[in-house]
Amino acid sequence: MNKKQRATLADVARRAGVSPVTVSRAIRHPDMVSEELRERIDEAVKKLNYIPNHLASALASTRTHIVGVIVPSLTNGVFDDYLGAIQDVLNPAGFQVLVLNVRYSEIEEEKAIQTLMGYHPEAMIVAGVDQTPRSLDLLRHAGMPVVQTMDVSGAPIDLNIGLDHEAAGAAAVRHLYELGHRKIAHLTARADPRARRRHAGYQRQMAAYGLSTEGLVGASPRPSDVAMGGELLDEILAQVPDVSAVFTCNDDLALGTLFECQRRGLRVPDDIAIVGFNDLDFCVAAVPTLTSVSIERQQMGRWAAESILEIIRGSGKRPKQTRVDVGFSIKARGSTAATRKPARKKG
Amino acid sequence: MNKKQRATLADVARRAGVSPVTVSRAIRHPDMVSEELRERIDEAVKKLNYIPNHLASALASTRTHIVGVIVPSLTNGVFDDYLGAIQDVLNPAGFQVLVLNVRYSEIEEEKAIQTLMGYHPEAMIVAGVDQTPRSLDLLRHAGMPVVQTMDVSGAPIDLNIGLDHEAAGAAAVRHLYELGHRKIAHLTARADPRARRRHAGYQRQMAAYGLSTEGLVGASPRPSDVAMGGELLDEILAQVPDVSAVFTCNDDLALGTLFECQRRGLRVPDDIAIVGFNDLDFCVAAVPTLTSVSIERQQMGRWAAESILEIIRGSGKRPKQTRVDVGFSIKARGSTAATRKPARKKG
DNA sequence: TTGAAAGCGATACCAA
DNA sequence: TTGGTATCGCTTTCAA
Repeated sequence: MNKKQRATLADVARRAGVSPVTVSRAIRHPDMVSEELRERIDEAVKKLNYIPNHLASALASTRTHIVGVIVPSLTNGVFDDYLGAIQDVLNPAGFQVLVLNVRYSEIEEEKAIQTLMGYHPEAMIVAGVDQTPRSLDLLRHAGMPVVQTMDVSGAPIDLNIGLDHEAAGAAAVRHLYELGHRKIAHLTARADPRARRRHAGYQRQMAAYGLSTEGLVGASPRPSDVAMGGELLDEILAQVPDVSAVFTCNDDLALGTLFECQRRGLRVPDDIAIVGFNDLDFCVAAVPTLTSVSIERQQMGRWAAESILEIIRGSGKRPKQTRVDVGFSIKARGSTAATRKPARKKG
Repeated sequence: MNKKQRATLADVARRAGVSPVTVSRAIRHPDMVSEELRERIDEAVKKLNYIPNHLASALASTRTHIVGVIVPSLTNGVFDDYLGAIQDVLNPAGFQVLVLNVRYSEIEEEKAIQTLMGYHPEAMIVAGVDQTPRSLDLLRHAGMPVVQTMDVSGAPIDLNIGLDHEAAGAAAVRHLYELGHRKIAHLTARADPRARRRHAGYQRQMAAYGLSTEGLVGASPRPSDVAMGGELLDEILAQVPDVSAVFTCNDDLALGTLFECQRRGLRVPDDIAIVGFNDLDFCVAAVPTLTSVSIERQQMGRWAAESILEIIRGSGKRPKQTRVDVGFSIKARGSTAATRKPARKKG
């Protein structure tokens, strides 16, 4: 704990009987140093347990090899896949990914952006396109590549890859409509901007079909969990007992809905059909298997990371493509299978 | 992207017509600077969009205000709660938490420790006590507080908070045994050291009861997911059709087991009882609700963070307590309810 | 209350 | 291939 505990470059140099610069080289470009010195230096490094001070090196070289990533949550599997993809690209390229979880809070996000910028990352990846004006301002003048992911609404700051959540919400409704459902409910937890867009898509599509959504929307201000799916379904059933299908803003709520149906003895999909969002791993394991809207989390992460590398390596040159809509796909499974009459359900 | 894009302390100083030191003070100890200067400086900071360079400040002050945290996974909710607790303590205290996910890989962990140390954190929090010899060596000579969490086996490096996974595994078996179960299976995915200890506890307790585990252990080398729970149960059922209870190494497998039972028309708990591990949110929502071993994730995170603060603020003085066993508790729920005859099940 | 000078630990650039 | 020197942006003495 006392001062001067860790060995520095100078310590290594002294012990190896060479100059600090040479040690620096031996570590970063071993082939620029004669074998003899390299060996002596390696030995000194080992003996002294030398670990380069990243802060000093970053300061001197103005290359931090840091990429800042802001995620709104780590609770569900969504951002895990996404982060994994980012790291799989960036780490081998010598970059360190600095992840900050802002828990769906705009204020935390603002602070996180400032904090990250204090580390002088070489690029930033943020989720969504709904940053506060202050955040947008910071990012715009950050002087580095910025990738917004997960959503493609509006005008991007810089690079952008995502999908149209409004369209995804509408598509979920369409899927159910085409199976004969008319009383289609929507369940949504503490709604982030993307969940709100899915909700908007639901509303639009229902309206397009001339269907009322009265009493069919269950919303909670709390962050979602599985149990909430059941609670929200309860609310809907109290108002619209003959609801025939449920589209949830995420898979946790879908799972909770499924359980609540089991609890009440409602058959899925015969009495109630369910469509989730994200296509997490349990969807294919559930009984019945859960229909869900699948999104390209890994692809978004990979593309963001690869684009950043391209820009950094091309010394700032923009890639050909700066905006990608990766779309989505509905994985139709048991929870929306057309088991019987494809018309009205439940009596 | 060009050089000299971001404003520096000197830029602010120039614009405010004061010396750099004064700006530094105005930012860190506003009350040490006269109001007039403070205002001028604040204005310059705003105008120039100045964000302090954390690397430079850390280098100069030898205080990084960074705490490094290594987690083995982000896939499930376990480490989310844990990290949340750590941040809730450390962030308000002015520390930045640097999280590295090593995906249950010892090699990645070794690299992560080195990477983290390159940033000169003021403390480190690592999950588990099973680091490689090289990792242990690095941590031991890191010259900073190190907290090992999640497990209490063996001799800790420094501070330690966790639970006895072997005991937890044994307790799960005991719980089932006391409900009358004798053919108790254990399902385990790619086993991290703690899961292996739970497995060992299972074996020990089964042996203590004089019960054979032949054909009752389902293991997979792959990382766990919900579907795997079903696959592993299949394997067990093929060998021991009259298995009456299943203890899984985590809740994902428990959920998969539950689904597989539903699929096969096996009643839970009447035909097969289930005990999971971690007590994730879906346990209370499932039908039937899932019995699970609950662990104090948040408490572990909080204690780790608070102990670190205590040490740092006490300039290195060790706290009274350096080792805590937070224990565990079995949340008995529907999946192990004694619904009928508390003796043998299934025929 | 304010400022000048030295230094944190490394790298870049230019010489040798 | 090796080394000297200035410098990165900030903080820490110590003086004024």
